[in-house]
Amino acid sequence: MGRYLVTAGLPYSNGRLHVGHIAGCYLPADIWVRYLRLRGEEVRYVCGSDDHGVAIMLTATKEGKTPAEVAHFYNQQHQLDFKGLSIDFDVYGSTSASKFHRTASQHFFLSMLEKGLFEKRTTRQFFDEARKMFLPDRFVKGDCGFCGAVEQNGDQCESCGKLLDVDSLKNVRSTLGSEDATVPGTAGVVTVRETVHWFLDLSRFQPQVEDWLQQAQLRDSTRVYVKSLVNNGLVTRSMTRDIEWGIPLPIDDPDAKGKVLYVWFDAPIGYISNTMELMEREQASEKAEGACGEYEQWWKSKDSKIFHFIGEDNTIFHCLIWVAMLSAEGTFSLPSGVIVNQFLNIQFPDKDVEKISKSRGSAVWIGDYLQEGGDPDILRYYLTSIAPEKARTVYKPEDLIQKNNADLANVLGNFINRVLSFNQKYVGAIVPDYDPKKCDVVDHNFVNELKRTFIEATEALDNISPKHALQILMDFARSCNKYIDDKKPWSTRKTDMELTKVTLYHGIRAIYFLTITLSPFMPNKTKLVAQMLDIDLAQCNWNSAIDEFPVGKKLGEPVILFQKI
RNA sequence: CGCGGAGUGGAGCAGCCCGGUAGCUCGUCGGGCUCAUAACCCGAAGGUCGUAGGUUCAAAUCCUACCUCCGCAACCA
Repeated sequence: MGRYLVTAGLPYSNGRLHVGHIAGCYLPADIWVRYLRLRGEEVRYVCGSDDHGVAIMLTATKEGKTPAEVAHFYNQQHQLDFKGLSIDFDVYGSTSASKFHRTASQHFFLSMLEKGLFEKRTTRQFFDEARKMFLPDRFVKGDCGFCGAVEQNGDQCESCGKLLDVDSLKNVRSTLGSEDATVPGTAGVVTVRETVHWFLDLSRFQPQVEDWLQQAQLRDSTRVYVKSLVNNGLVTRSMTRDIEWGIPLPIDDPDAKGKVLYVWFDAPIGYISNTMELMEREQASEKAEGACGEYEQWWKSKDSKIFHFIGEDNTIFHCLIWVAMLSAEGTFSLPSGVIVNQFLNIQFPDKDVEKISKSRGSAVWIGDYLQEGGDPDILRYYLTSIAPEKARTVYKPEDLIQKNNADLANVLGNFINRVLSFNQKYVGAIVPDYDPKKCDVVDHNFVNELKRTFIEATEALDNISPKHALQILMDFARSCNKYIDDKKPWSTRKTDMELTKVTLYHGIRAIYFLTITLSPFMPNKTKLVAQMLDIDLAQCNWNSAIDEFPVGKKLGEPVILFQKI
């Protein structure tokens, strides 16, 4: 038995969740956690909101709220969305509301400061005179100083490809608008000001990162990508920012006044502070069996494995900066794996494939899906079947309907229904007591295929590819229908009821197998099937999926599992 | 020469590492069956595996060049 701490990238609490977020990390992590639990592993699934940063501050200003209010609002919203999709975290914290997070983050900063890893440097940055704040690149526009192209973003010229900075971007203005300019007549005016920040030279950690890359469980594309970053030379990055909303620098230094930790410095520490919160709660309730008590046993023990599930945009922060931070602090374990999924694009009927974008309204929001009565398991199934594990994939609303009807209703639902209702009608509400001597080669082959499916699905999940595992299981469900067709119980029942019982028994055994193996993917639907089989899924484990199903066992009432849409 | 990914029947993908008569799902067409959510099963049509060379008895699979599409390039969560 192993101990696994699984995390999913902390959602930024500045907007609703859409299908891309879910497909990217929360769902695959949830499936993997459920799988590990079925295998009897001790697991904690940790998440929470990432509340700091400029964007939330701006939203707060715009909506006349405090940043904490904005963060809290979305934190709650997200929790409802996750719950609606049966994505069950053991803890869902908040980097701004947590009572552990500030201390934990400051500890990391201080530890690194003591080791002399930070370098205080004066830099020049764009400053919005109207709002009296420093501006990140993305909030300024101007002309390219190299080729003269106008209306370029602050980071790079789209025309000549050169990287832009405070010196090479001309005629700069703020993109933040001017409606709330605090100083009259300064709307959009951007100047360059000097400011002091604490810089971390990531190249110091190159050996640790390279070492980690060798051992960590990563997708090939992730390893190659990070490797290329390392080969190109790791850079020095500022770990502090000039805003008020965030974790204040824990040092007595006039330069530190009004500065906070860079959100990407404090966000991953949220995994730790949320674990602390979870442990405190478990100790208080004392109910959690196998509770490890202290967060150290998850974060500092060799027996514990840590896996981060993230979207592709988080790769640098988890595979470089976070690994560097953990190496620098020195007492925490490095992640055993970082599972990166790509983005999900979207395509509405008669439109082109496009990126999910809230500004253009091209998104499917989880809140809307649930409110319209969308079934969580159907979305889970669809998103897993198109999971962007190796490359970006496309979400198509009509495709979801199509897969529901073709895969879930026609293949899986129909198989379960035809077997159970037939059995109910001609055998009764029990598992038929069959004569093993009556088994023929078709039956044997069928059982072999079931076992082979189990081995392959297990392998796919061990490789953290829920998509592949689901495909293997659904292929087996197709074989199940073929098996029934080959055995023709409707015909044998007129001539030899004993043969019919053999068929029905194997059909029911296959349903049992699929119930357990599909439960990580569709926890709600499989619970229904479990009722039809009159079993308690909570008592089942992964390996028992290939066990024989007890003959003579009583069964529940068959019901329709998947309605066509 | 910044880095990387992708180009396989109408659609979406697997296969490529470890060369050996091209596979899966959906869709289309024809047939069969009838237990089941008018479902299911079988069969057929449809691809010279981006282009051009090379290595080899043999290449989607290895090598070279090129074309097209997409993403990334950290101070943007």
